[in-house]
Amino acid sequence: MGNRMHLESITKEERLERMRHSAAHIMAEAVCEIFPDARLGIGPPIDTGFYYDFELPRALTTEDLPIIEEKMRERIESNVPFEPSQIGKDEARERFHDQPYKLELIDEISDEKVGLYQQGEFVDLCQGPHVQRTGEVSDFKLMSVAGAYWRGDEHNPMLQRVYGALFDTKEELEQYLERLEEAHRRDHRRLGRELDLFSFHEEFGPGLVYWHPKGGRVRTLIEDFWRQEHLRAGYDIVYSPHIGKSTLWETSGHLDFYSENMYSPMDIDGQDYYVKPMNCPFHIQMYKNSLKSYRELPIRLAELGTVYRYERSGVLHGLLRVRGFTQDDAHIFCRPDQVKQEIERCVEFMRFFLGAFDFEQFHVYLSTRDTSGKYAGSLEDWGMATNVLRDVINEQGLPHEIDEGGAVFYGPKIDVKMVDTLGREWQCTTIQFDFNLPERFDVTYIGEDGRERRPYMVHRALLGSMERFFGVLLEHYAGAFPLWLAPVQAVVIPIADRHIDYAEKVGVELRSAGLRVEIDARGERMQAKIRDAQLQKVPYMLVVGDREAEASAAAVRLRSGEDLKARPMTEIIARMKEEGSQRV
RNA sequence: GCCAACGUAGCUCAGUGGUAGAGCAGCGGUUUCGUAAACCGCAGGUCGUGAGUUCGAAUCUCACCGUUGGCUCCA
Repeated sequence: MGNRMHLESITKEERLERMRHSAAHIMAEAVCEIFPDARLGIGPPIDTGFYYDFELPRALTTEDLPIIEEKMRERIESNVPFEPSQIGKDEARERFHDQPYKLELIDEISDEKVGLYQQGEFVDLCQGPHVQRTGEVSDFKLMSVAGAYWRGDEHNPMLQRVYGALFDTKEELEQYLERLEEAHRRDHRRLGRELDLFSFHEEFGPGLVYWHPKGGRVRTLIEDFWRQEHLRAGYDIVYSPHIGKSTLWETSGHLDFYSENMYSPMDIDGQDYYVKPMNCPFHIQMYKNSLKSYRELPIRLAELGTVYRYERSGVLHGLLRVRGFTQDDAHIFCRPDQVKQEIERCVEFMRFFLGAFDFEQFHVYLSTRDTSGKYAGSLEDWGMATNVLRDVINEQGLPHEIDEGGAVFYGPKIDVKMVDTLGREWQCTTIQFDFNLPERFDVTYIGEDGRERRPYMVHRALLGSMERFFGVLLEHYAGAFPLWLAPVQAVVIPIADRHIDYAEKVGVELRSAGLRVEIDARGERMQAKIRDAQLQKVPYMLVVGDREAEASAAAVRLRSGEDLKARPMTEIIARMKEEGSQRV
């Protein structure tokens, strides 16, 4: 195809993509040399390098990687050309007769001819493009082996995927490897332990979070902020039970379509009760508790609702994927003429929160109806809701991707995913229409004409869950929370034991100004106390010795390492109060 | 759930068939110090759990539990 275009006309990105793709082919060749019976899956470029999927007679281990790497380097060294060709599908089937996965791919190609690329003795089914010669492939590193289902479907056989990292230059590759190490340092699981924020106790239940005093303090600050802003935004804050009788979950449909995520029932007086995986059915009962007039809408019921969901053991991941979590949930019931404005308010509210926590990197997805599956509600409703969602994110200028057919069966939705240190995306915000539950629970309001109407119901979580949000936030700040969120805002450090009395006086002053303070009265040297406070990422270190006690002052050292020298206590308190009142 | 690796003291890790180790943290003592680790000592582990092989298992085998990285799924 376009593989013969002049080198100069290729952008840097295209060139890098070709190198990555070519490296995948070279890896396939190397693996085939070690395992002549290897069956090949696919081997595309990805944004940090490349991978290739294989079916092999034995499992690869990390010890195999250097051997494969060595063979790849030999091939790069030999600098043979990548030669494209086109052959008919029948001929291709003949050539790949012992490669079932390639045959499957050939069957799906609509053209009469299929593309091949050959380097040395190795031929792969491929559209290209590639670099011209193997020698053009820059330095790389094989990273890991992992299982991956053929075509991403768990009903298919699992292949072995080898991941490689590849960048333009050796320097960029090294930078990437350093970034990985940095990511490891700011991994929320590590920070959670080092900063004593939370823990897990696997022997007593995996995926269940224990929030320690300091983590609890930060969470409380986030929740207080959340409540205050929700009240201000016209939400009502509610609390619902943690369990409900099976009849509730039968009516809601959860026992039919969500049971694999629900825990086994408990027997109470001979009745089955389930721990809630969602808050919606409860909020609906609150709505339905009295007849609603069109004048009362919109009704916005918000709850920091703790839910429990069964997650398969292999997917648990620190705070980012747990089995018990607290959603910052809300259900909005509104009239048709209010839908647009309510969605606008949700999206604006979401942006307000993400802004307050200084998030700039997030990805917005609009999920539309799966045209092949079943769906609740009418096509008109789906069309209207999808348009509203699309219009709002367009009007607000939010870059987004469309996830065609990605919606759940009960309604279209907007999802916002945050990125962790390793670049993995985690869904936090979700704003979704629900055409199912209002129907099932027969949710209504009385319209102007005195007749019963069905309200629109929007389910939304802005932070997502406290656990996941906290995990992402922790990595985002690398543990160094801004002053308003810091669990300990200042540590007072007496230089010698004779300064402890004054240090406590300083502590009292700061506490009565509403600041969160600790006094480090251990029998350690000042240097050691500074180091420990620094490692705990405490924003303010207040060193007090003879001079400070004399002057009602403290020597201020900031987390940045900046030394502000001795300052009067009044000035320090004013400064900290001012800084703490600002978010971001 | 699936594939692979891993599981030794609170943490980070050494120990690959023959008497369980180090650093940090903890505790006790000495030191009272001016901006990122004072010094000395003590204590701490049925080596994830359970079977098996062996004269003998942290070490080899199997099963289970859990963690990590992926796959799939989701806040």
